[in-house]
Amino acid sequence: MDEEKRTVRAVERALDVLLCFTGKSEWGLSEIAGKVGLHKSTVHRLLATLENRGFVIRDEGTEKYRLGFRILELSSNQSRPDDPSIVLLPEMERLRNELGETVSLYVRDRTERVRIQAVQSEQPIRRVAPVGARLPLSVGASSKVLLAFADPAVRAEAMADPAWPQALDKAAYTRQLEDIVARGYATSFEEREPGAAAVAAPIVNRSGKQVAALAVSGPSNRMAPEVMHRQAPAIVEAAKRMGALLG
Amino acid sequence: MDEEKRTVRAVERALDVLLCFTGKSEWGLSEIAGKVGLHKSTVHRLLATLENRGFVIRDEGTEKYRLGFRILELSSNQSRPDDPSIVLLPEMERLRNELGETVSLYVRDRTERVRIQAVQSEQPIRRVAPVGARLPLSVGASSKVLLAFADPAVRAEAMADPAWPQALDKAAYTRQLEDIVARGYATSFEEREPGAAAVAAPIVNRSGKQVAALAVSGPSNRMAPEVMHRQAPAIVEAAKRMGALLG
DNA sequence: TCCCTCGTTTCATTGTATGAAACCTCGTTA
DNA sequence: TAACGAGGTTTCATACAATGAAACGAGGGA
Repeated sequence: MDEEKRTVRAVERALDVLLCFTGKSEWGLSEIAGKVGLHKSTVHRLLATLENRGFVIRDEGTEKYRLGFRILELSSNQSRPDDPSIVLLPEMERLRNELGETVSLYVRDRTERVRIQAVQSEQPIRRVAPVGARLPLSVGASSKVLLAFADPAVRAEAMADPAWPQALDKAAYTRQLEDIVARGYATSFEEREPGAAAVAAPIVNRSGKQVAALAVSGPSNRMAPEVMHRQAPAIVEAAKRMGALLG
Repeated sequence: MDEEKRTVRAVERALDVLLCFTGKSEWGLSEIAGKVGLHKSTVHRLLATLENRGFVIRDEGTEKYRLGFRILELSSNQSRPDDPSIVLLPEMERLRNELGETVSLYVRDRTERVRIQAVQSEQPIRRVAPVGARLPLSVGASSKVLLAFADPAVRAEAMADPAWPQALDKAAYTRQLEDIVARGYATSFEEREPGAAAVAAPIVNRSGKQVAALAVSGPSNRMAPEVMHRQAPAIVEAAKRMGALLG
């Protein structure tokens, strides 16, 4: 375990403090210290530094810490003209209108996946998909697509990750991925989320590299397996068109 | 100048590196080193740390650095149920529909202001207002509202800031702020942005504290001074209703 | 081929991040 | 009212972790 020594401890700790704010938006100092396992005084100094640069602010009133506007600033300037999450939006809306279900766009980030864009269904009962969500790369139709069409090295890295569910039979899983490559899309039925089902297809850019997964998801009672297979061609086609838009 | 010594240098530097990514999304290592004035090897270590935690990634192909998805994740989970930028959205849309111009929501962040929400006009010629933009707290209708209805201490801090434009006559500016308090709203005509004009009103929560500024802005040829004064009552009223929604 | 630029790695040195402890400042309880 | 406890803040000696000079490697123009 002589791993990466070329990293700055104080910065790592500060980023860990920042990461506390995913999921819970208001933290007290001692609370954070407990969570990240550091001394109060250390966390105090880190928070002062983060506050200094506008990455966190203190709620006047509760006196607790929350994220500052620097985060918003960074995330909004992140999008470039060729940002997939912008370029692909019209096609995603088209697909949502055609199928009436929520459409999501996922990219792989190391051994997880992140929903970088979503267009919500307008039905009264619908799948709600918040942008920015970080999900496991093992279960769910999108996960399987992201792995099936990835380099073998990526696949191996994901399956070797400590977060990989040991319960999954790797041989059977790999076979499933082969099927998905052959078929061109993946489905999942109450696999990650009870009551939800999804169909996903790969988005491959003009250079032939997979850059994202396109998923349509909804309540499982509207998306029985045969329904999903009927929807699949439209999704695969949409994904193809999207890929053609990307460098 | 014995200022704050209670902050962590390495973390400050890392955050400065992160802040490079506002405005320009792709950076090489040496480029960043030049910008922040640090040694290549130091920046290299900082970037490795940021990359480790997913705050930056390296574009495969260009090999340059850009923001990672952790930023998206943080910014999306930032919104709480009582987040003004969500709660006030319906009322902002109503106002946009009533006046047909772009509606923005600003909060003060130290000696600047940040656009935390916007609803775009649907006219062919329109003011485009990106969320997350950080603007000076001196010029523009929203700036004047944010200062006019703030504590005197806040006002003083902003005007003492090195970024404050020395060209502005402070006495005249202060008098203008008094007028704005008396009238209840502010206007600006090609003040910050050539060709743009705006009306802004304060959003004051139920405790009587100003929490944001509501602004309507558009091309200056559609928003002559007399037009703005005609629009003002609707904007002031909308801002009042919004304030009533906030703790 | 030779530069020149850019990124990576090493390493001695020092300065700086660290955490224990003491110190505040509230709000709560006896 | 006083005593308490649970936050948060500040101080300080010490060790060790961040630093930047320098050397190295890798492309890619010229």
